[in-house]
Amino acid sequence: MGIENDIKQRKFKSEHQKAGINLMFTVREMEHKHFQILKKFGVTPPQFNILRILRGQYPKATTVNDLIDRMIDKASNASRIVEKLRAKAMVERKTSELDRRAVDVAITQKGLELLRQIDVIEQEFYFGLEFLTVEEANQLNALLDKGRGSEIK
Amino acid sequence: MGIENDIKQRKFKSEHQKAGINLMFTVREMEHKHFQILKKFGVTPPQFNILRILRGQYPKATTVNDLIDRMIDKASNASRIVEKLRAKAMVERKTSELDRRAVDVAITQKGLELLRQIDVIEQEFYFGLEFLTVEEANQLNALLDKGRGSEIK
DNA sequence: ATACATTTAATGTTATTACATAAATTTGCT
DNA sequence: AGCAAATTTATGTAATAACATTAAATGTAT
Repeated sequence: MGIENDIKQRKFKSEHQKAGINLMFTVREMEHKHFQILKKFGVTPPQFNILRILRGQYPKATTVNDLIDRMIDKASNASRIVEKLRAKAMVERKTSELDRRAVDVAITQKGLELLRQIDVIEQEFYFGLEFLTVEEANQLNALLDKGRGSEIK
Repeated sequence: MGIENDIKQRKFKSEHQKAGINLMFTVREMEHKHFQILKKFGVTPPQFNILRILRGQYPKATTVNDLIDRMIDKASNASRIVEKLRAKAMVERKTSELDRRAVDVAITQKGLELLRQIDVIEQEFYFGLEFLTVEEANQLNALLDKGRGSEIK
């Protein structure tokens, strides 16, 4: 019986409220599973998020500010997360030459190798949505985009 | 262009991966807005979650264990969250008479009053999903339940 | 050129979370 | 009854997050 069963709540005030709670609950479970996977590789979800952004730009570098912009959770501590990754030699960091306030961050070969390993696992993980068909995942994306009001164009 | 624009990523490995990231991103935004609302009333999201569960049982009490079961995030620190609420006189706590290991938690009048105030705001908030019609919110619920593999029956 | 506002990143502080462990009680087995 | 296992809650600790503040560099207006 879906979310009603999962959190043992029978009645919701509206379909929107139910969807809101359903979203939170689903994401909590998803993140928990994801966290367990990443832990084996010694990275936290925000660290992983940053590595993925950096791979998307590779071999170009990305400033800390751009990272914050693109992160799933707009972390106020991007600096510290980058520092953690640097300590593990997953990224390199140097002050930008064009703007000496800015810091350029780039993923290293070691970082890329880590992501390749995690890719394999995630292929099977399906982000915890294994019960959805591709078509349904597509519908879900459309609804989420619309829910946030950013569906257009 | 939806999530691609929001996190400025062009390509995803699969519709499932895209849905996973889309979910995380949507919930982050939703929770952030929700957090801002709750903050004005002096409660955190987990505290609010517990108060709502307790209201659902009112006037019966609920054990800490039951709370953990029903919480959106299965917090390992339910005890401490309850203690925070008790310090604010939102809940009462006493050891169960049937099982002296267990602790019965019940919402107080003050807690109920707080929830009533927040209800009003949430009515308008729509859990951050204001762009969805009721029918779409319903579809979203069905997809989420199925995604978690708990849609049946 | 100078002064002031803005941008960018780092850091200090406090609260919260995850995880492991402890303590008290109950349950089940013989 | 007696003893080990399981259950329920609380707590210690380390990592992380939110938020405010600081410091350095750049942009802008006069």
